[in-house]
Amino acid sequence: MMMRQVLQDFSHSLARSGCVVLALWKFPRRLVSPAMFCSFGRVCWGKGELQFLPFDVLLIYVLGKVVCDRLQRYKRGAKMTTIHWFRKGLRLHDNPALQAAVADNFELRPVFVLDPWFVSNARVGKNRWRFLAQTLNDLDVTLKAIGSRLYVIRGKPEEVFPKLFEDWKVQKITWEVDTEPYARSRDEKVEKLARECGVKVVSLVGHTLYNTEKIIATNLGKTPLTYQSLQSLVAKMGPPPYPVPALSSLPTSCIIQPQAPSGSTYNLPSLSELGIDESELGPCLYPGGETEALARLNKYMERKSWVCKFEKPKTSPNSLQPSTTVLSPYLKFGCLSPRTMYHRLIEVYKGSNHTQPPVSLLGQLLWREFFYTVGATTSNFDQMEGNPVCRQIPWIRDEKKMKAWEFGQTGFPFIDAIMTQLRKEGWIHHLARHAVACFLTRGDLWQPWEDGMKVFEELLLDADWSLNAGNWMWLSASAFFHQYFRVYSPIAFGKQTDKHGDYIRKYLPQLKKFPDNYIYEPWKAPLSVQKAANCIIGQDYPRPIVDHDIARKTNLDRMSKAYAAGKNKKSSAGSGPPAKKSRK
DNA sequence: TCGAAAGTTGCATAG
DNA sequence: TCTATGCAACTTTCG
Repeated sequence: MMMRQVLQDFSHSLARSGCVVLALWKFPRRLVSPAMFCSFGRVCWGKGELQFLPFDVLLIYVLGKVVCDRLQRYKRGAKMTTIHWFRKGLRLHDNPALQAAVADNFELRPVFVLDPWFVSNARVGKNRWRFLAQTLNDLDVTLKAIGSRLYVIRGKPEEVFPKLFEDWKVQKITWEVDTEPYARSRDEKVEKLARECGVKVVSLVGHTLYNTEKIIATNLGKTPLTYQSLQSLVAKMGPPPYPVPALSSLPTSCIIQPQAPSGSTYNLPSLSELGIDESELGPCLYPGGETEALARLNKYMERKSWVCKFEKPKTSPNSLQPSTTVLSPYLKFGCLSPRTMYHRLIEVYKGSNHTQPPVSLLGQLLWREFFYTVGATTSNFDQMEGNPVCRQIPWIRDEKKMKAWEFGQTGFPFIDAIMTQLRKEGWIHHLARHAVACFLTRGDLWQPWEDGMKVFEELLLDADWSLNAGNWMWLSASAFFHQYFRVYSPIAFGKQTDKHGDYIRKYLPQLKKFPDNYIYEPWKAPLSVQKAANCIIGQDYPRPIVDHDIARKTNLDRMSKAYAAGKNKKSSAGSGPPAKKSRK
């Protein structure tokens, strides 16, 4: 009994130090054969249990367990296998988890799981499915170039992995950390299953500049709620890690021979398998994949002066060609590493005067980091209710208004043109998102920001959970931004950068022939002008859904009341500063 | 603890 | 065409 106690204590202490724990008395035969034990010399075997095991031999046994296990497998002719599970992080450059996958020289199985949850629960529109399919294809091509391939598995991760672990005799699985709620619960399940199957799990940060947990720890456990506070935190932490080298070749031991034949069940998904009718797709302006992402990054980084002078608020929301980089979809899927982009920007900036965050290009990466950090640590971040950072505002759902906005039928050409571009092309400029989000919520239609967020989630190529929810709260003055009296005008705002309305003419061709002075407000045009433009308002194009001036005033009043109610609630709850007296 | 300062990017108008 | 200012007054952060 005493020996057993010693063994138990020893194995517990090993467990605490992170070593593999062996339940010796439960299944010694399965782990190592008696013959192999004997090769250590001094171990006695009896009645299915270990007996009289000297301490030093135990130590040798424990430390040598992995070696024994491998030896046994090699004797059987089986090889060691590692799965790298691609989810986001769909790239070979700067992929710490993928590097970790090849570190042990085991056979590598790069896997992507086509999870039915995303088909039924996530709102993924046609354009984003296409982007993903292209990205997977690109990944497969680049993996093939180094002697591997992508294995696409259909099914729920928690169901497919135990089978894969068994079929492929997997020792290790690696993946990139994902902080979104669904990903977290999914990964917890898979991690538990892996441990039960004796598979080692390695998850590493690669999707954000920093480990969001470290940012929170630097802020003494609190979530930063302003961009500036995030900026001072990351200033304390120093620059983000340098990108790890791209996986440009595979060690021979990682290459599986023979390769699974093409036409196998692991094939890439076709568009029709994803439920996409190709004939319904518009032209592909932003093809998915790491190759395109790096080419795009290079193209922009070559424009040194443009990069150094970049100020986001000065770029145009309604230019005919994007006035910004459109790297966001590539960052969203991890075709591009934010750390690679960060350090490339630092290189370009070197020795030159350049703009600063928040408006600079580097500042845009910090915005992404800000919303990822808040999103990772705030409960119900994508909802109003139960969300501690979100102001409770009594939005009034109106399906007609919502549909009009969603399908570009509000009667405000600037808003409708933006929504048309979004639906067709999957990308709109950041300030265009501001204009339509403000219009839908506090500006004009008084619809809940969550509903707008869902439409963006479906239609945007770069729909990114944290950024989408965070920005919708921002624009609706529900969190982060509080100057609700600053309302974007659906008429005046677009004129600043496109006074002739070329953008409107491109996306709403029915208004093409309106003269410049009516293009933003066609309902004001005399009937003769409408007839000459071959477009009668109320017939060929809708009348405005609201009177902007009246809606704005009504909504300002509603916002003011919602803010006051929030303040009262806070002060009566005894938290936060006491309510100030109204200055009115 | 509390007051002051600051906060990615508004609009309309006057000069 | 560009810039300054009033509008009305929010929240978070910082010292």
